[in-house]
Amino acid sequence: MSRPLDHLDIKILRLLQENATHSVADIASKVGLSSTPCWKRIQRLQMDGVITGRVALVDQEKIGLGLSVFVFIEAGEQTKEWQASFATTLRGMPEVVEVYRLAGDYDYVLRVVVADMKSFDRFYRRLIKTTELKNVTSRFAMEKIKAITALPVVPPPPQATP
Amino acid sequence: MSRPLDHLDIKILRLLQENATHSVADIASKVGLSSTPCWKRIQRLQMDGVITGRVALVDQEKIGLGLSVFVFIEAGEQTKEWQASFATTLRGMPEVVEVYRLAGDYDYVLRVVVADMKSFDRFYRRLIKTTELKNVTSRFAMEKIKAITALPVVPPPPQATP
DNA sequence: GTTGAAAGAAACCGATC
DNA sequence: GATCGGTTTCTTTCAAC
Repeated sequence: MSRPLDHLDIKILRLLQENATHSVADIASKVGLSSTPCWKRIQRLQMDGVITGRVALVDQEKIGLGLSVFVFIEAGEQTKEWQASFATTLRGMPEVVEVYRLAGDYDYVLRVVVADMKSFDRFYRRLIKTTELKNVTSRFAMEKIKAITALPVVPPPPQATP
Repeated sequence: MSRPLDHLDIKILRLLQENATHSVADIASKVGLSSTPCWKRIQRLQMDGVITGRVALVDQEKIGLGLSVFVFIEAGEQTKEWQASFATTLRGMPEVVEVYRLAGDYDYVLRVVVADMKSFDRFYRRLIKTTELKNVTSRFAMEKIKAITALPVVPPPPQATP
């Protein structure tokens, strides 16, 4: 990270995380800057990898993917190789949209997005066939209460100056 | 939904979900269409609410949010009112980026994004102070293996025509 | 940081085949 | 659906302050 974010960067990130269709001039006026420096800041945020991309979001229901399932998994083995191979497998499965390795009694959580129970069953069979797993528990989402892509950008805590 | 998605819509959605910075002309040539009809399809997908927005994605680590925590919750009460009030509370908390109501032994999963353990503790105290909860279990993410916003757009299964 | 300007690219939208 | 054309808006860059 080349430079810590200042207040203006934070404002820019908040706006772009909510809506990336605004023009640079729009954003500039909202953060209280003129277009040129605002454009340069956005460029820099992209070059620095703070902004990783711009994407369109799609309504899950509207494309027929009515079911979200959280799958909790205990690893088959506790080795680096097993972990790497499992990660590769999951990255190749498009219905798996989130995977975190956890501390605690489960090793992994997945969020899986499918059309219905039948599709999930097909996914599930494919998953357990591909990899040796010790335990798999699936919990079905009844309702999506909240799902945002905007992260809470906050100023970094003041550094102690020794 | 006014019209089912055809193969071209699906291709467009796949491209825009990966990268929304492509020009219409780009997308058009990739899906094998000319600009105008491609532009009209994108407009329609937006009007129909299939595309819900375009956002910038931000690197969680780069803005100092090093910790993701999954919080599992058993509801304090099983009433509509409790559910609604709990949902409102969570929607007002920016560090809570995902909330699903689940079937099974836990009623809710949250994904919470914070800078560190200290910040999480502050969040946790705020959460349990605000709402009466029967049980709260926090599981910490050690590693983000995968997190994509692109949903697996698939053609709808052929309808039975009776 | 600011303003202003200017080239090129895109979005937008109608008309026509 | 394709192609054309034209208006408008935005991006991007470069000056000068």
